[in-house]
This record gives sequence, C-alpha cells and structure tokens, in this order.
Amino acid sequence: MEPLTTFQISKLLHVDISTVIDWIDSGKIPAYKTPGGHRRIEINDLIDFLKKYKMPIPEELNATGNIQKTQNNIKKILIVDDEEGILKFISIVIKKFFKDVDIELASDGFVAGRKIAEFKPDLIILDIRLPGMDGFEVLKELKKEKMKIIIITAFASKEMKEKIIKSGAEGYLIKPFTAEELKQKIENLI
Amino acid sequence: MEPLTTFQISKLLHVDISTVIDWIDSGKIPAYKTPGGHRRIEINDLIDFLKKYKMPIPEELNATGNIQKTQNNIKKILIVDDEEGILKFISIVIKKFFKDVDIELASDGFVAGRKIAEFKPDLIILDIRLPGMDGFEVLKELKKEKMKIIIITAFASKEMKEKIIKSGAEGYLIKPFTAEELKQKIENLI
DNA sequence: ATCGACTAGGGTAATTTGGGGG
DNA sequence: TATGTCCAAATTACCCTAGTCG
Repeated sequence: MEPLTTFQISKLLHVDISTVIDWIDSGKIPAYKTPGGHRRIEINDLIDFLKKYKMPIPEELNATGNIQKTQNNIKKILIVDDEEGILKFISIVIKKFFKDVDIELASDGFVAGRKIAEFKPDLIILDIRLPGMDGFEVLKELKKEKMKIIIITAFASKEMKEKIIKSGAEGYLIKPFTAEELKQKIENLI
Repeated sequence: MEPLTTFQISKLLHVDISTVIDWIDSGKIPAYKTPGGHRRIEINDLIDFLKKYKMPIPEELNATGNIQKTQNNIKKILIVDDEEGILKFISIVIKKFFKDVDIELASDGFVAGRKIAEFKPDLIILDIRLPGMDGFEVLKELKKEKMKIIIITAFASKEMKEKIIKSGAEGYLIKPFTAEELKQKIENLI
C-alpha cells in the first residue's frame, strides 16, 4: 500500500499541513522520513491514530481495501511481568473470560523480546518497570509493529498516565488491580 | 542474490524512479553501472541504506532471505552489553579485523532477545551479567539454536570459567580485555 | 513494437521558520 | 498565559514529462 504524505493527510482530515506535521513530530502519528526529509505515513498507522482519537475515518481510507489487514481479533496474548503471581493471576483471568486465546508468559526482558519476535502476539500486557528494558522505549518499538499494548504500572501519577497513553499504549492498569478491571481493559480492545 | 534496478527499488519504496536515481547519484545508495549505463544495486546495500535513514524495510527484502550466504562462515554478530563503551569498542575491533561482517548491538535484555530472534546472528558476544536476563539460562537456550557464543565476564574465578565453558560457550573474555584478545577469540571460530 | 532503462528540465508539493489569531 | 491550529515565504526534495536508447 502506498504511504501517505502530509499534504494528502491534511486534505483527508481537513486540517493544515503544519498541523499534520505537528502530530507526526510529537509522535501521535508514526511516520518515517525519506533521505530528503519528506515524511511518509503508512495508511494503517493513520487509521490507528484516527481510532485512538475517535476521529471519523474518511471513506477514501476504507474504500481502498487496506483496512482488512487491521485485525481486531486478539488471539495471541503475551504477558510480561517479573512477579510470578501477577503472571498467574492475569493468565487465569484471561482464560476464564476469553476463549480461544493463546497465552504466553515472560518474566524478564530477554524472554519478552524473544517471544515478541517469535510468538508475534496481538496483545501485550507489559509491566513498564522491568529490569533489562526501558518500558517506554519498548512501547515505541512495538507500536511500529501494530501490536496492542496494555501497560501495568505501580505508579498512578497523572504524568505517568499521560505518558503511557501518549506513548501509544491502548490502556493501563494500576497495581494492584482487580480481575474485573483487567477484563474490562481487554474487552475494550476486542 | 540478484541485484536490483532503479525501477524495482522505486516500486519497493513507493517513490519515483528519478528519485531513486537522485539518491544513487548523490551517493546515498551504493550502486554500479553496466557498460550500457544501467544502474544496479545490491540488496544488502539497499538494506543498509534503509537502516541508515530509518526507513521501513519492505517485506520482500527480508523474506527472500538475502543474507543466506551464511553457511559455516560467521557473517552476523550480535554484541550484547549494557556499557556503551564496550559495545563501541568491540564493534570497532571487529570491523577492523573482519570484513563483510554484519554487526548488531543490544544494550539490554529485551533488545537482545528480539535481535536474536530477528537477526539470527551466527555469533553472540554476551555479557553474562545483564539486568533482565539470567546469562546462563540464556546460554542454555542459545545452544539449542546452534549459535556460537563468547561470554564477557568481570569475574575471573576458576569456577566461573569452568561454568561458562561447561554451559556451552565457545569462549570467554575477562574484563578488561584487549583488542588482540578479542580478535583471537573470534578468529578461533572462523 | 514494446519495455524498462536512461537524461534533462520544469512543475509540484514537500520542507523549515516564524508568527498570527481563537 | 498556554495550547493547538493555521498561515506565509523561501527553499528544495521529489515527481512528471518528453525524448532517446538497446
């Protein structure tokens, strides 16, 4: 699929080019640059952005038949936490409420990295503070691969919440959280 | 591997042929010319170019398994350490003494895990003590995949050395080590 | 005759910077 | 005031067209 330019997006969304550039530069829309510095945006990245901010999706985007790739089906879930108890708790809850889901666990950064590459989960439930990985760096990387992510954090400060969402996560869970909260978060994504 | 033409690259990267020509003529993509003046680009040169400019690498390039030249030879080396200086030192030494080697770096367990799965290195130079991974556990895992491993350790005790070799590593380096020592260890494996 | 490559050049639409109103 | 969006000017990266070649 042909990537879009800032100009095309500005026409699609009826905003100024400079606004699109602001969105890209602030990380709201993933993009890359040509050697000459021209920004290019994958259509699916734009669609994710629109969904996230609950903006209407222009006909033209759906029409071209590109959206099919965007699988909303969550079949494979990877849970990453260094506490055995949390891993067990989350996987039990998921198994109870969601059928036909394949679950993998990782208790350190190394295993998490490998399983992401090999298992290719649709959803990752990730403790943001784990030895051996910079959670926000990981988040940034994973957004490129169109994986959905729910962050687990022990810190409930306003900045933390904002930072998590801004980094592209689909949601967060503040420790300690209940089975019901977890269920809700996942349900939102399915 | 078949070299690419400007036309093929323009399709792959979704840019105009003339743009590809500009990039080649300005030296951004290495290329050569046939006697008739047609430009030819090696796939690996194109991949290097894409990496350098942080552009997405099209499926088609990865899929074709273009770096398959790797048989017994060590062509892909992954260096894992949390000290920037060590990473830099090792990669400089390797580049100096060994040509045609593709090097990737990882400074934490997460990145290491992913790169092992994606890059599939022939040789890993691994600091045994890294946050987010149990070095010996990792070693055990990697031996299953027939990857060669050189361990970096700060501890020179007899038990440590024994444990490393017993775990299946091809060798070890005691910090601090010299360029010459590093070169020797790698040479033994090639 | 067609096709994919080439060159040369002009046209289009990206860029950055700075700043204006809601 | 702060924030998000829009506008303008100068520059240039990229695209397009026309004509050629094997």
